[in-house]
Amino acid sequence: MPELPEVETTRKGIEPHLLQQRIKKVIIRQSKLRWPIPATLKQKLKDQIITRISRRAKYLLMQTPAGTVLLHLGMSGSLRIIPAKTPADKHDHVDFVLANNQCLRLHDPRRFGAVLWAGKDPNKHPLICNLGPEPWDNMFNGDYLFNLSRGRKKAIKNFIMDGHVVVGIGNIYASEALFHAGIHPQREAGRISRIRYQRLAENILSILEKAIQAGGTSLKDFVREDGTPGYFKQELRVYGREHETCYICSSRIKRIIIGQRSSFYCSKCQH
DNA sequence: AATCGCGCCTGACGGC
DNA sequence: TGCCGTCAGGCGCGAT
Repeated sequence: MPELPEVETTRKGIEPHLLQQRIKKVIIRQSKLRWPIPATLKQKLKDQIITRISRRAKYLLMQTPAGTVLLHLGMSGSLRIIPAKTPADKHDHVDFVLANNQCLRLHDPRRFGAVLWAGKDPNKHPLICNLGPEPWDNMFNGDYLFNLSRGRKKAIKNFIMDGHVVVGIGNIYASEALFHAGIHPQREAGRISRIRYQRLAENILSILEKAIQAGGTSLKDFVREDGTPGYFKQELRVYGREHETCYICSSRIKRIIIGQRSSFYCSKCQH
């Protein structure tokens, strides 16, 4: 599910419930996620105070004096804040039970998510240390994309979904940003002009910002920390709209497979 | 170095 | 009704 806007929506939602709270215990019902949940996690977190909830790429970082928990929501994960006594549903894999008897609960049907221990400097963790810039980083702009893409032959859609290039853009927002920028998703990354990359960088920022403002996109699994969906689905211009009409030119939206993923575009508006 | 395809999982849906 | 194939928002990994 979750791309950057959904992860950031989750971060903002859970943060006020967690800051300065003490973790009473951790309940692990299913440890087989993308990687096994470390057996030492329970003892490391017991009685720790949560000091910060931040985000790097699509990872949520829950910081305590003893170290940091890395949370990833994979394709179908969500985090809820609920009373600790709430009975667990199917796929409710982990509870972080707080001393105030509230609970941070991870629900993830497909189990592509992760709960890992990152120590005191999560930026040194192997899953984090080689990532590209955040979209809001000063270095991320059209010139950055243009320079990095020279000589690259892969499709622009795969290029902007590559976490070593820029983090946070998944399958939905890649299609959407390319539509707004007027770029065909299959165009070679190395054959796009500087001016078009400037427009693309601007559109990536604005689409992510608007999606965060709307509380993310809920297609199937995503819910916010209070269980409510995000409202960006109604703003989608091409994603999931195969055979429907383009909002700009009224021609039919097309779907093609790029890198084994569905990609949506308007063949008249995007080149 | 860059690129491609696989596979981890469950669940929903359409066709027969 | 049941079975089977396909598809779904991520992403690291091994092969080329």
